[in-house]
Amino acid sequence: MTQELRRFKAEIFQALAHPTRIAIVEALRHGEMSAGQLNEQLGLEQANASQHFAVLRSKQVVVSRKEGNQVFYSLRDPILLEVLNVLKRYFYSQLSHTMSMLKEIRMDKGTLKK
Amino acid sequence: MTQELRRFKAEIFQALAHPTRIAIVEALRHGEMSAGQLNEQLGLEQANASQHFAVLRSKQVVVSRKEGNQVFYSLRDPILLEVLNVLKRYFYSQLSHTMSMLKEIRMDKGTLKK
DNA sequence: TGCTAAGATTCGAAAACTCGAATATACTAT
DNA sequence: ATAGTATATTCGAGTTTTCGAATCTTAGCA
Repeated sequence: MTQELRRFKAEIFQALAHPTRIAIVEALRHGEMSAGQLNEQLGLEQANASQHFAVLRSKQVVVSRKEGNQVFYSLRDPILLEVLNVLKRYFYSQLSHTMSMLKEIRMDKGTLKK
Repeated sequence: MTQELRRFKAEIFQALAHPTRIAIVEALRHGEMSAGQLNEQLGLEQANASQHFAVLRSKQVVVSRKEGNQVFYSLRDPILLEVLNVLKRYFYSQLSHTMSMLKEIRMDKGTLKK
């Protein structure tokens, strides 16, 4: 089961392992949107976007609902937004880490120049 | 920048998008371990494991430290464990969702058979 | 019945990933 | 120096992803 759980997690990560798909998930943060709206807002090619939707659907990250001519997507479980938020924190902590490293390097250079 | 952030997130997800690498990260939950310990505990081939270590290193998920003959790995930032924990919750919520769906289906079949 | 708009699917090529086998590197001990 | 142990890297084959182009499919409308 723990093996199974890891496979499951890996699949979710896989589903999110593309900037475009992350953009889609983030765009759905506040509720459902139609495929067309997403394409326009994110500046995506129709076919390409549809392929990314398919990936997200197949991994159950989003669900779709048909209304007349169009298809509306929404997050299946908003808990995934938490994942993205944690990563944002991670990003900034990495960033500040990197920046303080850069600062140190600059300071070293400074002392050397003296 | 938001574009950059998405690329960054995608890279992290990519790094975690493999059951073996998830296993490695989880094994490092309680602190550093040598490559050999990891290989043994997780039952990995030496070369394959080393390749996965390289991926995790390149995406800055783990850091390594050399001590004599061996190399010790540890998580660069334990915040990533939170990501995995959130996903575990997600997994179980999906699971119970699926199971209640199955139950419904069984109930339908039951009524039909009657 | 045709026409159009919204999406999905299929196809082929290029790129990226994954694995085991072989080889290389770095230490340690003899 | 030589041998052995721990780990990394390279290589080649097989698989998967990604993309744009072209082609469906479906719903709404004249």
